[in-house]
Amino acid sequence: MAERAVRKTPQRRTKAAQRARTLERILDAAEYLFSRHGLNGVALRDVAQRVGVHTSLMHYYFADKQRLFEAVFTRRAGITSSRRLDALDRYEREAGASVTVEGALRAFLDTDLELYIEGGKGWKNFAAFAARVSNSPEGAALMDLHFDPVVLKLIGILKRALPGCADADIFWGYDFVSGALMHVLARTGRIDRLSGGVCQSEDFAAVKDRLAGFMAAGFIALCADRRKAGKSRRRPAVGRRRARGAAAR
Amino acid sequence: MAERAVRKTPQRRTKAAQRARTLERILDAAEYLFSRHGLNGVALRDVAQRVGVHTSLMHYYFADKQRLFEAVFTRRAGITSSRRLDALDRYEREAGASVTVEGALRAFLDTDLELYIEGGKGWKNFAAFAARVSNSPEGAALMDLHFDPVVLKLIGILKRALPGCADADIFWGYDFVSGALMHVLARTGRIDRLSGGVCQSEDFAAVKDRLAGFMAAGFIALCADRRKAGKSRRRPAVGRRRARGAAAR
DNA sequence: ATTATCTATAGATCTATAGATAATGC
DNA sequence: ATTATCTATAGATCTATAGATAATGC
Repeated sequence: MAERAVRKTPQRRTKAAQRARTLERILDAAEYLFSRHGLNGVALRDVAQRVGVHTSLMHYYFADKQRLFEAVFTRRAGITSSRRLDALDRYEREAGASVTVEGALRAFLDTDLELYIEGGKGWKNFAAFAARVSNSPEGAALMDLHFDPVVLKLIGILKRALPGCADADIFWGYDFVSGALMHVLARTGRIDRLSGGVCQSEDFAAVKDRLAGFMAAGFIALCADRRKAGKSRRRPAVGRRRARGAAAR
Repeated sequence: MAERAVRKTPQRRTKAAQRARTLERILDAAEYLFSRHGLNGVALRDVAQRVGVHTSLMHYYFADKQRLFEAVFTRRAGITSSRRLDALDRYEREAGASVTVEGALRAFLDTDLELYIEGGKGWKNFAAFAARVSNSPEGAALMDLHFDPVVLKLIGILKRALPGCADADIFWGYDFVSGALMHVLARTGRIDRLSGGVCQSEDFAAVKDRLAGFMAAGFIALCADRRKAGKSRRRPAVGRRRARGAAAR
């Protein structure tokens, strides 16, 4: 019935190109499926079917399922990590001594959100994938491996913007920021239903308008409150540090 | 070798009691395992082994794995939900016309955190379980079903505490709060490593000291910022609402 | 007489490997 | 001559059900 010209893989290029193309398609399919069903909710056959190849090809390109999962994470994690490192560097250079909490958070958060806004479907899938990883214990090692450098850079700037603030407050503040960001990236649709359509999970631009400012105010209040409350709190005196020394540069 | 007195199930009580006891043990085991590996990372056999009974007993008590998963969620979700509803009610009654953002958030967040601090292992496992559910699309329906009433109650009070604040800002603010809380509840250990031991995932008391105040400042800044920035933002004029009307009460 | 638990097993699914086939590479 | 893809299949695992056994319930 079909004419002779019909081929399974139209226009095959060089082997290197073919390999690269198939790898990308496998990673895209895996990213999509893992983001929705998690590591164990996806069979290699599901990924293969989505790409339109045989399951055994998954093993040709990746040692096993765990490696495929990690490859999905690694592919984009490095990109967003270095983009944000660059943004933080640039901000530090521009702001000099007058760095602010909001400025640092904008470099960290908005740079990331822009990527998901402008990067197309693949990046949106990665966002949901990463969100899932971030709230699961198995994912912790992946987060550490790829994001520690950016996060520590951010925290360094936050410390300069909040002289005299206890380290614990800054780290906990970061944990709140990270949790909020990751939850937004998950796009579960819950906020859409809760708000009766006033907010939309997919609307990262709306998040970008609000997240950094919101969190910056949180940090500032936290450090102020804690300094005020200082001695009367439940934390034993041992835990309190002389904030003075750390204030300078 | 063993004396005759050794029994598999020591001191069997009434059937109703035995049933209740086994049900609890199954739910505990499932809660623990699901919180760490997710729905698809756990086999019914794993749960049965942990309890020390045969796999087929899982099907005797629960129709299938999905139902077991839901039962784990349902068992405690109702309790924390109504505890927080009560706390919000009480706060509303006490504060009257002078409700504050921080007051409302303390009733909502601290009441929850206290439960995990004082409730023992089971509640801590549930916390991690819920955190996992909250960042996954499959979990959205469970979150909606059990938590919509408390959340809408909280949002009602926040609106009164922030007269003139756009609904979208309040809902997004809630999304940030929820994300931060859930991330904390996941206790992945990442903050421990990032901070070099200064913070500990397990230390919910430290979170309780900080979270509500942090988030309250975020809300207040968000609403103030957005009113200021109002017309120049990317959101088309249609989206802006006359805030006045909603202020009164 | 009812119900909690166990034994046995069917059927489905899933990962992974060995080896065949059909392209590209020089 | 190498490599991308497919066929075939082993072995493991997993869910779910039917039916047996051993307790409690009156």
